Amino acid sequence: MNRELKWPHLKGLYELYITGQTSDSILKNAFVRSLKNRKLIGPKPGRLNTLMDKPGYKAYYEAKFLPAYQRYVTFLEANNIPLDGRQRFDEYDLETFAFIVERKDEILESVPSIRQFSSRVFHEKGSKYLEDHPGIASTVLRLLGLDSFPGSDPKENQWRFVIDPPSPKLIVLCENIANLKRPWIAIAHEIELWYVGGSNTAILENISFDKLQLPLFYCCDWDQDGIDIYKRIYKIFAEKGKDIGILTPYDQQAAIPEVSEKHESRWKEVDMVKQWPAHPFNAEQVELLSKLFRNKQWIEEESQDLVELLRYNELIKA
DNA sequence: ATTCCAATGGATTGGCATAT
DNA sequence: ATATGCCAATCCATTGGAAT
Repeated sequence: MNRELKWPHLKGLYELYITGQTSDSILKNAFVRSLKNRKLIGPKPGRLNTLMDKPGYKAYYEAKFLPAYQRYVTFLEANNIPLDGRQRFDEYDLETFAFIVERKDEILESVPSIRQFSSRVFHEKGSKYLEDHPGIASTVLRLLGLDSFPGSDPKENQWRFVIDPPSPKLIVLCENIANLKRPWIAIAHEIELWYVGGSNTAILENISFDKLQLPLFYCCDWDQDGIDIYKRIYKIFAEKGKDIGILTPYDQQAAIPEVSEKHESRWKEVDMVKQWPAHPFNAEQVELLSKLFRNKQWIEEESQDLVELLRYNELIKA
């Protein structure tokens, strides 16, 4: 799923598509190597350091890469970002750039510190990402038309990003920001999306009652952190007399080990259901929680397609 | 322990020389 | 003409040591 391709790789693959060869050194990337293993690309005979395309590459590229690459180029050109092969952003960053531009006005109303910005908008890469990658930070500043991020004022800026279609049928509150980066999907299905940064749930306490007329659901990682946040949110809304459900993952095969480089949320000593005796989970959810707990696994929010997820939970028609 | 900074290394670019 | 080779300039990420 995640190809982890940086701009030089994307550029090299495009050159391979257009000219049939490239001398860009892109083979260090595992995904590019997999294309070599699949004989879609290979070394050019007699040419050290040059790759050439093989039969099938063009069709493959057109199906898997060309539309995205064209979108990226259009976006970068429209925003005066050089298409220089020395840029180090990847596809995730590009998606995030587009999101930033879309939300520019909202962001400029109160620009948070670079740490907070990194942690909320580049959520999956962490709070230090922008500081550690000055090239990407300067691209973000360029997109926003700013010289620098405000100083690290500890005052918590509270954001609530909303994707709002004209006449929403239900509201989905997302733990992670991924779904809000593809607003057209939610808009097409008349779903209103909210993103409330990580554990920044306090902001929900001030939501007025008239926003709570629609059915409300929470979409999150199924891990200790995700369920903990759900518990907090559930309480906040319960005090307003409003129920919020949690979306059950449809692809439960997507469960992955709870310990990895990128993931640190482990289940506590006792089963979630015992941690939260008055829980609102249904039978399937209880069963899933105890299975994840037993197997020391979690399910990533992004592994579940939003539309499929809502179908599975019988919130939109199949 | 964390922050800062200069050196280092990996890689591309663009101009020019050279080979086919 | 066109492709390839070479190289200094440039950009970015990483590293390691000094400062706080």
